[in-house]
Amino acid sequence: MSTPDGTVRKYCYAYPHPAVTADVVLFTLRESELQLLLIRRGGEPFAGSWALPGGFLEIDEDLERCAQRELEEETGIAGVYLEQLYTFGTPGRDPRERVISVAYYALAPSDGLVLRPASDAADVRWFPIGQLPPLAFDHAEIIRLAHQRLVAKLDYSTIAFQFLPETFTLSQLQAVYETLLDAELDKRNFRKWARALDQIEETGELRRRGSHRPARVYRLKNRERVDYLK
Amino acid sequence: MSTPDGTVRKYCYAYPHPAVTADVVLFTLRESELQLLLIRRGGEPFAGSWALPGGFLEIDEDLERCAQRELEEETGIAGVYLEQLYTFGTPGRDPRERVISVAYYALAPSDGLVLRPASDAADVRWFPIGQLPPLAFDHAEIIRLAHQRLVAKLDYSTIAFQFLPETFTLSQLQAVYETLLDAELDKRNFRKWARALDQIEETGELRRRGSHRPARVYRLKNRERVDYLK
DNA sequence: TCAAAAGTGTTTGCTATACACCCATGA
DNA sequence: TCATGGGTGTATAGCAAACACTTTTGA
Repeated sequence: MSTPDGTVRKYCYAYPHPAVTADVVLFTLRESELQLLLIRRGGEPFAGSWALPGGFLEIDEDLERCAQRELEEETGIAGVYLEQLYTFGTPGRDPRERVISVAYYALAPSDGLVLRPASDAADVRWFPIGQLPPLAFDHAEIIRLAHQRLVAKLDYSTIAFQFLPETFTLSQLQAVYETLLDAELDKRNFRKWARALDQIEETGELRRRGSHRPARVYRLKNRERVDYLK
Repeated sequence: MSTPDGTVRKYCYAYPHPAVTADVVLFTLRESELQLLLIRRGGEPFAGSWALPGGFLEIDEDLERCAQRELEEETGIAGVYLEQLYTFGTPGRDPRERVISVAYYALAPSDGLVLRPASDAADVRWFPIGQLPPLAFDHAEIIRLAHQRLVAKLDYSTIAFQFLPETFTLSQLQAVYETLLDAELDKRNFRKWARALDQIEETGELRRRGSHRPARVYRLKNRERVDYLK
């Protein structure tokens, strides 16, 4: 059984099956802005458009594993915090065939990320969330929902810590919240709040950066976890 | 192209495709308990086991529409509040083939629900959440997550109102929260809080039930919506 | 007249906010 | 010595929790 383009269609079912993909909205903070990673599509459909990293689920692969793999294959980034967002399946969202897309969102500290564009992605770039290019498929909607979820989770979880490296200062932490909330926060109140969370501990070190008093260095008590706040 | 059981496999793809289903956790409050709807499976696998209502996505059907359709076909219940929960896709969760299940949860007022078991569901029944039978597939896990989500949303949304009929008294509303939170609430504080939400309005009617002072009747300002609270 | 649920305010404690100055360093 | 960001406490307002009695009805 084959098709006009010569592809062999050897996986057959009694009922039609949709394709399943995993797509990833990877956020980071760069240049005091919330940014996210897009790839420029090499092939049709939407060739030349920007899109979320993602791709088809392999038949024996876990969904989250697929999201991680596609992210790594297309951008070279691995080991970031990843959470399922929502599943998009409106008929017609992909012109080729029925595609169910399980969307994930991911958070990463900006430093130490090295982009390595893969062969099937013509280009990989960070975009500020306020200056996104036109996007393929329904990816603009996926990004909207991911951003909304991220902001909502700031209130009641430790998700924001995922933007920070292993050790950080309270000023860095405050800058993360200020960027994400797009608001200025009072330094004393912020520090009181941050310490009351019982989520961070001092490393004992001091960090010297520039000609001013050195900053105390903190670390998250349990990295690898996102906790709920009271 | 056919199989040992004689099924014709006429839908063919160049790469293997998983099947996609929608499953529904339908909650209601009955007899002062949180209960959910299960069907007894007629066919293999897990024949005779209890399971969530749900079934395979049709190729041109929206995901949420599929959840509604399967719920109605298997239980006769339609028009309830429905929200996507999570997508489950661990390989091996269905012994027949790879199945990606998009889980939904639904909430309904108990009164006015009439169960109409369909032909392919041997039986349909409500179960208290604390007394569930052994379940097919990974449905126990789906239910755990749905319950967790429901309780979490009580805090910051008007989701609990979906358990109430169109008009209700404040005592009924309080009973809903007390059941879901499994805690007693102070009557005066609860009423102060409920009115401050700015989500309900008096109908002007009084409801007489039994030999005591009649209760004022309220209605949700915008039914069909679940709002976020401040 | 009694039982049963509906209805109603005030006090208290806690959490969130507003606000300004000194400290330690490198250049 | 000066510019820079790091670091600290107190007073006030707003929200949440505790708490007990009166009202209206049907039987």
